[in-house]
This record gives sequence, C-alpha cells and structure tokens, in this order.
Amino acid sequence: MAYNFSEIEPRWQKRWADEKPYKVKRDSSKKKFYCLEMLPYPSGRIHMGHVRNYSIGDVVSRYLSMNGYNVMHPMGWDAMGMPAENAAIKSGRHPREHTYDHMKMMRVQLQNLGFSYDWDREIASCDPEYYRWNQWIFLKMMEKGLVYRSRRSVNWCPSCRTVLANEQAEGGTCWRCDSEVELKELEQWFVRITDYAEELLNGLDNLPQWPENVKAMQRHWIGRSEGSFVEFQLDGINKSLEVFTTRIDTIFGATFVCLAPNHPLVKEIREISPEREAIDDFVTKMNRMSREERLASTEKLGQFTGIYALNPFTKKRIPVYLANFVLMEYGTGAVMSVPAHDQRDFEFAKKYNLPILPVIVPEPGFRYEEELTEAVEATGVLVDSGVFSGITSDVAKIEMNEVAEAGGFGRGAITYKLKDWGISRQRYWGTPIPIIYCDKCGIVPVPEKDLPVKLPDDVAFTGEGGSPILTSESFLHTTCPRCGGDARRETDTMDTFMDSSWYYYRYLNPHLDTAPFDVEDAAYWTPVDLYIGGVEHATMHLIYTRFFTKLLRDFGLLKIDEPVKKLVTQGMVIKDGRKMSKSLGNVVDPDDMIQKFGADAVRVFMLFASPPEKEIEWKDQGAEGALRFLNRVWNYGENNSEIIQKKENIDPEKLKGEAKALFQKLHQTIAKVGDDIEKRLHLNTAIASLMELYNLLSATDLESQVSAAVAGLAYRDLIRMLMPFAPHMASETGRIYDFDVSLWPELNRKFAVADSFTLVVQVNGKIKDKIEAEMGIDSDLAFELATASERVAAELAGKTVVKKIYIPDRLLNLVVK
RNA sequence: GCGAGAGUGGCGGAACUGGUAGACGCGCCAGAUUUAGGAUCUGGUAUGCUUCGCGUGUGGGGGUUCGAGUCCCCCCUCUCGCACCA
Repeated sequence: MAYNFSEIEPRWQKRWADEKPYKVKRDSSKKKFYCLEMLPYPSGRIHMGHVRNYSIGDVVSRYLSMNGYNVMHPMGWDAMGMPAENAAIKSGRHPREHTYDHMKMMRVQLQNLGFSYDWDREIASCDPEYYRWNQWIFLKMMEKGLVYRSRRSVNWCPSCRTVLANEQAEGGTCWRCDSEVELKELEQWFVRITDYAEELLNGLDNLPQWPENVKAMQRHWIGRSEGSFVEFQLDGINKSLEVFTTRIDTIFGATFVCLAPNHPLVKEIREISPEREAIDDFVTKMNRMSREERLASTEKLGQFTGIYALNPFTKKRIPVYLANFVLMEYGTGAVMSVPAHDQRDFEFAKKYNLPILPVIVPEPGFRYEEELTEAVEATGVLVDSGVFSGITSDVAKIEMNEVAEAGGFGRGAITYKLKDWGISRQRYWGTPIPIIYCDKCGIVPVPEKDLPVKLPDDVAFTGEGGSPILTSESFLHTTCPRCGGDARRETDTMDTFMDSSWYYYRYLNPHLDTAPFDVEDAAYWTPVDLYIGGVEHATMHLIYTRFFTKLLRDFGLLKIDEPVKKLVTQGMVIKDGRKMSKSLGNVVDPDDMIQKFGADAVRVFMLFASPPEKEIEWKDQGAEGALRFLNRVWNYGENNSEIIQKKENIDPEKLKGEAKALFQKLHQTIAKVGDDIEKRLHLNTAIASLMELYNLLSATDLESQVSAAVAGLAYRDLIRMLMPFAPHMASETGRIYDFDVSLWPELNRKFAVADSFTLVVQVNGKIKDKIEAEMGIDSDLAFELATASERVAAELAGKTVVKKIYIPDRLLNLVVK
C-alpha cells in the first residue's frame, strides 16, 4: 500500500501539538544551539518562500536535537504594520482582529508542515506584553541620549500617509506600496544609530559566517568616507558655506562651488542676488522633476547664483552655482568643484564654460594636453598648489587638514551615508511612542511603571485625516506625570523595524514581566547560531538588529557584540522562470501542494532541488519525484518488515561481500549527511546521498541472514536520517517497526571508508585504464597493477617512464617519453 | 559606472583540499506488468566518429601544472545590490 500521507501527517502533527516534544529549557549541561528563521508578517497565508525558509531551519533543528544539542527553535509574528490598518479602513474591522485571525490561520499552516517549533515561546509584536518592551527600550535610549526630536524634511508616502526611513524609500518609491515618495517637513523622533556607525562597520569583519554580498551591502549602506570639511567665505557678505570633500589635496584646482538646489543657504542668497529670478526658476524646475527623471539622466544642470566664494587656501574668488548633481542628503549639501580631477565637475565646467585647472600629476612624466577630454581622478603629486606643490596627495591631505584646522576654516572629518533612524510613523497599528507633551514641563517620558502605553480601542478607521489614533479622545488626553496638569500624548507610533530588531531575545522569556528578557537565559542562548531569511533584509532589518544588540549590550542585558553567528539568505522560489505574483497568476499555494503531495514530499523537494542560497523553480513533477522516493522507502519497509523489526546484532568486523558493502555505504552516508547539514548546509546533496543509500539497500540481496540483518539496520538508520527532512513519514515508520527515530545513527568512522577503490591510471595525464585496487596500496604496488594492464602496457611500449605521480587511493599518472 | 556572485547534459543540480566531469533527481526512450491509461518495476540517456573502440567536452581566449570545472590573466554573458555619495 502506498504511504498515506493525508492520514499519517495530521495524526503526527496532533501528537506533536499535544505532547510538545520540541519544548526546550535552559540546561547548562547541554550544548545549546539557537536556530532562528525570520518571523513572518501575518498576511493571512504563508507562501512557498516561507515553506523553504522554515524547512531549512527545521532540518538543522531536528538534526542537532537528534545529536544531543539543546535546540532553541521558536516562531512568532511581526504583527504590526500598515496592511492590517489599511484592511481596517476598508472593512471597518479592527486591525487586531485581522491580525489575530491571520496568525491563527498561518499557525495552522505551519503546523501542517510539521515544523518543530516550541510554540510555547510564540510571540506577537502587536501584543502589549511585547510592545511594552519596545517602549521600555525607547525610554532607555532616551536616558542615554540616543533619541532626539527634530524637524526634518522626511520621505513621505502620500498613499500610506506616513513617513518612511531612507531604506524604505529606496529608489524614490515606497517599499510597501510603490507610490512615489514626497518630501515633507515634520517633527520626528530619531534614533542615533550613527553613534554606532563605526562599530557597525567594523563589526562586519568579525562575521566570517555571513555571506559576502550581505556584508558588502551593509558596508555600502553605512558608506564611510574620510575627507575634510572646508569653509568658504562668501564674497561681500558675512556668510560662509561649508563643503565636504575627500580630495582636499585638489583644492588649488577648485574653480567653482556648487550647492544643492534645496540647500538652506539658497534662500538667503536669492534675497541679495542679482540672479534672483533665475535662481527661483531653477529651484522650481528641480523640485518639479520627479525622482525618476532625475535618476534617468546624468546630464549636469546648473545655475549661477551671482555670488562668489573665497577659496581659503588661494584666496581666489570663485563663482557659486546651484547644481542638480549635488545632493542635500550627503555631506554638507555643498561641494568644491575641481573639474580637472572630478568627472562630474568636469562635465559641469565644460557645459558652463568654467576654468579647468590641473593641480595633480598622477605619475612621473605625465603631461597635460592643451585641452582635457576627461577628468584625471588619480592621486599623485601636487603642482601649482603654493607651498604644497611637490608633495604627494596623501601627505597633502594630512597637512592641508592641519592648516585648515589651525586657520579655523576646516578640519579632517569622516562622514557616513547612514543617517539617524527616523522612527516616527503617523499610523495607528504600531507601538505608541511613550511620550507626553505638557505645556508646563515640555516633553516628558512616560514613567516605566506606567508602561505599556496601550493602543486605544475608541478609534475610527476612516482613512481620512491622518492617523486613526487622532480620533481617540481617551488616548489623546492625559495628565502630565511630572506636574499632574493636563497634557497630551504623542500620537506617532514606532517604525515596525523596532519590533523586529530584538524579537529573538524575547523568545527566551516571552512572558517575563520584569524585563524584556532574562540576562542569564540570554547569556546561555545567545548569540543566534543560525539565522535564515530572505536577502531583502540585508540592509534594513539586519543593520537595525545588529544595532539593537549593541544597544542592549550597552544597557547591560547582553554579553555579545553581534546577534548572529551564521547567516543564510535563501534564494527565491520562482515559477515558470519568474517571481511568483498574483498579477502573473503563477502563485503556488502551499496548502494545495500539501494536499497533493503531503508535507514531507513538499519539504523534501524544496530542499532537494537546489542549495539554500540559490533560486529554486517550483515544479510539481519535482514534488512528485520526492513523493515517489518516500513511497519507495515506505514500500520497502512493508515488504521487508520482518528483517527491519528483528534488530539483530551485527559484528562489522566479520562482514563480507554485499553485506559489508552496504554497511560501509551506510556509514559513509551517515558521515556525508552529517557533514552536509552541519558544515555546508547543502541539504540537496544530503538528500541525494540518502537516495543513494536507498538505491544500494534495495539492490541488496537478502538471501543470507547477515545481509538481511545489515539491511534491517541500514533501513532503520536511513529512516532516522530522513527524520529531519520527512518527519511524519519517519516517525510513522519508527512507530510501525518499533524503533527510536529521535536519535541520529552513530557513526563508525572505520567503516565510513570503502576497502577498495578505482585506481585511475593516466599516461601523460590521459586516462588509459581504471583498475579495482585495495585501499592503502603504495606507489610501487599501484605501478605494478598499472603495468599489468594490457592497455597501459601498450602505451608504455618502447617509452621510458620519467615520472610517477601517485595520489593514494585515487590515481596514478605516468609521465613517459 | 561601482560592488557582490554565477556561467557544467534537454532541465534542476553534483564534483568538499588541483586528481575518474555529469552523483542524485526531473524529463525523455525502450522493455516488463496492465483490457487501456495512470501508478509501479527493469534498462538506457553529454557529444562526435569508422561505436566491444577512439576522440571531443564545464561561456570564449591565453597561462601555471605530470594533471585545471576548480588556481592566475584577458574577454563575453547573465543575476542581484548600489547608483551623480563629493
């Protein structure tokens, strides 16, 4: 009879839910392993990406448990955020109801896949019991001076009606809804992540088990740049402007200065400039340009301001321009332009006929043409640079910084692309920022004893007039904790990336009400040993979460510097060569697949088709193949139940022939599968070798008693090794034939090697023959065997062997003349 | 443009330390079983030729080596990320 997954799988799932075999406790006598998968947003349905992500984690968790590790394997919900609130606006139902319904449905789906979570540790970030600690962390940060309020031009999504972090507005569009992002001035709460920029950058060097591309993305995101701030006095006005440059060594070649069109100084300049109208026109034109248009073209556009600046080194008077390529978000929003040595400045100078003045000789003997065709960006030796002429760029940078600092008009400086993290969101479904505004006392933090500040229920979800929280009278009005007078609450909520920055610490003590988590539990369980998730979180979540770990460490709660030892970013699950999406109509639903092939087959196919980092194409035929394999194994059991149940003692030393070969294959497989899971996470090759073991087992003749005994053993161990991949089928098999599937088979290294090998004989590097030989033979014996071969002998006839290269147990190469 | 990674049969992929290229699976072909289909089982499946054999072959070209999918140099293509970052 075929393996009846639709009866067997639910039965085991129920048993696991009832008996909780995956519940864990701190136990210092055991080696711990913290296996974490990125928690899902409760959208209502899990998708194939989740299935893949969680299947990988489940194999590792189950495998290590079977090997005696104390494995922490939790699951929870990133449950705040805009979709639930948007749904509430449409349906009138409270976001909480949506969210809890969704979590319930998805929990069932995850249980249907047989994942080994300790469900008693489940968390939901929308639970006040959880977000109370977001608020607590916020207050702690405030105590340490790590949060501040500031009026800033921020990324505003008109559709979501909220502020977005830079990371959430990459490419000028909202990361959630893709609408075009606008700039808007708002009072916001900011977190000083830039205080940790240097450590976040340097820490990457201590993460050898993180993928190189993720580290590169983070380095780029942090964007450290060494250079100088230099102040330029404006001619005839008592004002100065500050530029940032990494090439102060080229300052004698600066022939103009450029400002970002939205630079604050522009307002003042236009007041006194003869070019007032032209400035206004240009600024309007730039503002009108969409971000897309701006990105599409690299054409340099500029406008003379009518104002001149004085180069502090040369005292020369140079024009100040507005330029489209200068970004207000970076450095000071102003640059000194050295067209001879910067390509952008060069293009600008060409277009507006500004002088180009070379001041660097990149290599000895280099001559400048009458007319440059492009900027010379290499460093070298300074010329025409006053007292600095003749020294190298490197030295000049240091000396010029010193001169600038002594003269009070500049200094060496480091800038970052990383910005402080704006966490205010003008939405309801998030953690309330625990702040009270009092007319007398000003900004007052909510005292710790009053936490959590809970989300109010008396709100209307109309989709109009900003955050729904503004409709709650009970929430808005409060009393000042300092003076007791009337006061109002902060109505902004936190970016949900705050929630997900530390959730895996809360799993340790999900219901603790005196602290976010227990310090000693954290000392035992952290860091996370393996973290699996999508590469789309390479910058945002994975930078924030590293930042939070450093914060919590500095609060005295953690003893680690980095949260995650090994990071794996799994590839996408695609269909018909494309990303699955509703609009393409190529979405594969996990529930349908479970119904069709069973959870075990779905899991096995997902893991078998590709190594984790790579993309994977969903194919029903592939899942069919996985099911076929499980079925074959199942049927072998049914046909040979006696020998499987017998459990005879085997003396490996006395084995011969087929029995010995199978025994050796078994131990080779134990070694290989263990290595593949532990060292490389190549679950595809682990499954392949299990298939190989089965293929040999099914081909083994069971006539002799010894062979049958070894086959029984091999079958039981095969099932044990299948347990992490296909836990339902393995559990049921173990139950039927009465053996324990909770332990990984013990490896006998002595038998994990074969006793013969194929000696490959090459002559001048070309394969001439393959000869079966005993393991461990020496070079002379190998040569003897080789020359005994007719084909090799024919090759050697009449020639001299000049060199013999013998690679033990593999190959013999004879170099002949 | 910059950064990271990848190019191996019809397809997904394997080859871990420079040592038998194509494990394992999908698909396909043939056979067995079956009234038939499906399922199952057995065998075959890189390619060329003069096919019990010989040669060629890991995107292209060169190099190092007794030996290269693997190491080095140049080029091409693709994927991902960033993108006027001063």
